[in-house]
Amino acid sequence: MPKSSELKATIYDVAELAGVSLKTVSRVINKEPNVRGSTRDKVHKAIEQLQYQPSPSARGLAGSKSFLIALLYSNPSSSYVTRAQQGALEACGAEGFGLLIQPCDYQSPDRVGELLHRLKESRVDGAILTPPLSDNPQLQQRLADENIACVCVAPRTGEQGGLSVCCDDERAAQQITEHLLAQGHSRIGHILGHPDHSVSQQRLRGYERALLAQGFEVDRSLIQQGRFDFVSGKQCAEELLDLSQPPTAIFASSDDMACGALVAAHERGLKLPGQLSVVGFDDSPQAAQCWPALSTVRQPISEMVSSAARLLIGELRKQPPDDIQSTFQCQLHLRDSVSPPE
Amino acid sequence: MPKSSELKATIYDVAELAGVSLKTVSRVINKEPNVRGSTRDKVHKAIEQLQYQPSPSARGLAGSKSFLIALLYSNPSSSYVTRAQQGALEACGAEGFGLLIQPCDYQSPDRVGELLHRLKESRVDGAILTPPLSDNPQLQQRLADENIACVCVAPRTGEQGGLSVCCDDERAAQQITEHLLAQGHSRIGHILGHPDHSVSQQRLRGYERALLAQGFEVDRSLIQQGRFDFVSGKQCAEELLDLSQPPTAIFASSDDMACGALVAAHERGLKLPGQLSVVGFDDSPQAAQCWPALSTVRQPISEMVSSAARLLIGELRKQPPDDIQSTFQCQLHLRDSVSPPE
DNA sequence: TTGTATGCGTTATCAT
DNA sequence: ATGATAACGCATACAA
Repeated sequence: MPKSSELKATIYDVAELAGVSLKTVSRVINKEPNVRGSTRDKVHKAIEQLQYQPSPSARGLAGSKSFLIALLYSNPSSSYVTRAQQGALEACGAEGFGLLIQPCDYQSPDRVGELLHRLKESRVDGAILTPPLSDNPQLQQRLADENIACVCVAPRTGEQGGLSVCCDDERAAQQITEHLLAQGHSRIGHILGHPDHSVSQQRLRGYERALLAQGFEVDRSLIQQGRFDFVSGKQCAEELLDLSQPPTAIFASSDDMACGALVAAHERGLKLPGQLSVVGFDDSPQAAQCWPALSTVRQPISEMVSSAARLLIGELRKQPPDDIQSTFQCQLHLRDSVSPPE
Repeated sequence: MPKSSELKATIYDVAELAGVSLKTVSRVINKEPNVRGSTRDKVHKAIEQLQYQPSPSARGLAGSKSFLIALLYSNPSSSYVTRAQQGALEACGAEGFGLLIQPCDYQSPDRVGELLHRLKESRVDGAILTPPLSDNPQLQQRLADENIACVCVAPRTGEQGGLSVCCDDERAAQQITEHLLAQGHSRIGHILGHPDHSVSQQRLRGYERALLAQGFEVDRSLIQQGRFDFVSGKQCAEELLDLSQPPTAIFASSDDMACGALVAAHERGLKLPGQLSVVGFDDSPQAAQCWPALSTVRQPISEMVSSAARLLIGELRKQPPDDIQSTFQCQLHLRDSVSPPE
């Protein structure tokens, strides 16, 4: 029974057991070059034998790095958050970094100071910004001022300087609108996401492009301003259904809002999807659990954030990045909430 | 514009500016006794002026503590996870600790070794165990072996030695069953949670006690074994609805399963809640977003975990705990999924 | 390719 | 009540 009551092995112990100097051990730990294969093996053996694990505190102190990165988010969707965390953890685990999670309220500018205080306090080496925080240039500037590296997970705007990973929201929005069109819908309503989130505009553009490409006009009365949440989605859907010529299908910019539309339709006794088709965006858990199950779009959030974390860590290690920016593709998940209009 | 290009202030700088010794500053920072009030003030002033923040690395190295605690979970519900994180973060922020999140698979016993490796690697001082990990005595033993303090967030079993916070699931389950009874239901089905989670048994007991207290028998054919997730809930509901004498109401041990029951009923064209009343447990986001909106039970997860974290940190500071164990109350959230049977 | 000396910013030990 | 000094475990020049 290996009761770990013995004191932690240090780099000295390893050096002694391997019969080399402290510095050599340090070299193999940090994968520096200029170490003979045979000595490298000796050291590895000693590390194994002693179950040696370098002390983060000592490394941090000596190297003035913390090997910590922060994941910043301001997103009401818990499934989005956990998927992002999953990606970040995966990368951090593989790269030997620790992850600090940092929820924050993107709206209160006075709190950006508070946020920075926390980040400085924990001495993180870098930060991952997820939407809508990645839309905030001021925050990025402040981070730069504090010498905290950062990477953005953001919709593709095409004009970003720093590290970022993107997702082609516009294209996905266009595709799912085309799906509605292909089923024979021509009056398609759209419920916008929160006005402060740049993705909302991207998804609107996709919607518009799909219509235009098929020769349809964009009818502004079919477009309602939502805020990504269930309640706003329900309200907007009610507005649309109250129209003298209501749409036969609705594309909501989030699943939460799409659920709201579903409920609004149910409450009016509409047959779904026959009398109203609905599609969402996010592939949240409720998309699969509502009735009828929602057709929606899935972003590879975990992969995006994982990739972002690796980009960031590479930067921290001063490795030249392969690509300063990479783009991921969304995927349509077609379920039961769409049919041809009756 | 305070560009933080100047080097970080150290404890030396503070000592010099305050005109005291390094050790005295240390005392003030760590709230040790034996410091005159006036000198304490001087030091605080200097800290303020220099915007001094102690280095976690240096503190960790010198004191062989990391001021980090881990939040361990193995829970498929992202809303549960984020609520738990919220509570943990709140406490850690207030107490000056860092939080490392640690998802894990409770089923694979070989991975408990892997988990411990990660915890040792990050040198956490303690860990918070959430259900179902808090049901695993082996894990707790291993943590103790590694000298990692721990606190459990668990259902009330009444016979726990260590630190823990509990929630009275049984009582809440009884209450929501009583709610169904009060509406006139007598044939009430129950969908059990995952068999490995001790809460499942607690909630079953609450269900049984409510029936027994009103003079009803517990009909085993009305009890189905679920696994907390949507799919199992739907399957179990189908079994129940296939009965020659189907129940007029279903109490599912989770909202995910309750949603499954809702969908099963919708698919059969049942009128809800008229022909089938359904209640869940958790107050997950979908509870409010499905149709009809679910009546359910809300645990104060954030508060429980926050309290657990404070308990743990107190232990790490060797403060005598006020109570080694505290119990929280659940709350019923009544919505639209219950009516008298038609 | 390998080793030596020094310092990182704090806590802990022992004084005074 | 306060202070001097030695760890803590590692990285980083700089040598050899």
